[in-house]
Amino acid sequence: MVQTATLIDEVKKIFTAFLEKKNLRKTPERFAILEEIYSKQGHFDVESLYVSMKEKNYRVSRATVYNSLDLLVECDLVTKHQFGQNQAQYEKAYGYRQHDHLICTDCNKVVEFCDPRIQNIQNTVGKLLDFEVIHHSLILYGNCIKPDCENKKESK
Amino acid sequence: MVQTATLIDEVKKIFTAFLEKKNLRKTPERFAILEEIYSKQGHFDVESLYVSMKEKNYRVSRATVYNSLDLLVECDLVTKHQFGQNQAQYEKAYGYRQHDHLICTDCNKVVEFCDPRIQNIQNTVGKLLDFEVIHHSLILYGNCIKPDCENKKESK
DNA sequence: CTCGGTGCAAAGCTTTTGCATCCGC
DNA sequence: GCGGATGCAAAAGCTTTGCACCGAG
Repeated sequence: MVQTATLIDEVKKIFTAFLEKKNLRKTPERFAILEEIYSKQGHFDVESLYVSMKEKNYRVSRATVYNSLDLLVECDLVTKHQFGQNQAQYEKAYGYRQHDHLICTDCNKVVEFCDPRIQNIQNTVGKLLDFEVIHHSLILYGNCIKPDCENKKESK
Repeated sequence: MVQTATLIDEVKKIFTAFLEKKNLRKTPERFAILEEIYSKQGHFDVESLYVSMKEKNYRVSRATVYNSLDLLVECDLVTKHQFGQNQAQYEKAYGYRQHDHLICTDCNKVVEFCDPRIQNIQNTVGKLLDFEVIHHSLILYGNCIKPDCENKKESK
């Protein structure tokens, strides 16, 4: 990824347009949260996002984090997942390839994968049931079969 | 489904075997919960299961409901889903065709569908990433395109 | 200046846990 | 009778809400 700076600018522009369209205020908190998210790799939950902003001495409340995440999900800049039972997981969604998740039942590690055939399923099922399918969530659960798999060691 | 009685008997047998194998007690509560679940249609959450047992004047605690559900999930007689953010949804899993779910974003109605191609994806991805895939969860999100769709009316 | 957004803390909801009692084995 | 399982209620954990203050437009 060569143009990280450009990506963030692009994302900010999208968010700005979204806020204007919905007549919402462009508060510094909202953009700070957006920046923090796009500077991170992988999945994160509300608490870790909140903590990492606190560590940077940015004054935010959990309520604002939740509120901003909802907005970012609404304008498709962030995706929300419900992997475990509790604690939703989020990840940035823009400028990143569409993908699904494989979760190791031994250690709860999340691995990403792509398979274009899911698109076909989505189309077929939508047509069959008269639904316009907007997005999907596919999670595979399994365990690594390599005997030396690092997953065997760490256990959430 | 012609042999409902037989199905319940079969399921009880499986549960009994599971409990014996794990050296767990065959308590009346556990079997009452199993029966209640297999007498229901569609999805349910812990609270509605708890309430319907109370309504039948069966003395159970929420703790026991949670405990029993965990066991039933473990022996594959019940499936647990995390559709919304909170409140897990469950459904009976034995004697019922494997299927996935389409959720209407307008009314949160859950529709079931089958597509054998998911099996292929599971196999391919598992092989590719050296994982033995045990099960999966595919959820499509969309909205009904029929203008007279009943879903438009009711709104969760 | 307005009123939407924020921080903080309290409340809400689902799920888990502690403990005394109960009952399957 | 022993020790796992239950009922009850309290506690825990994530998320939402109420309210006074702040600051974007």
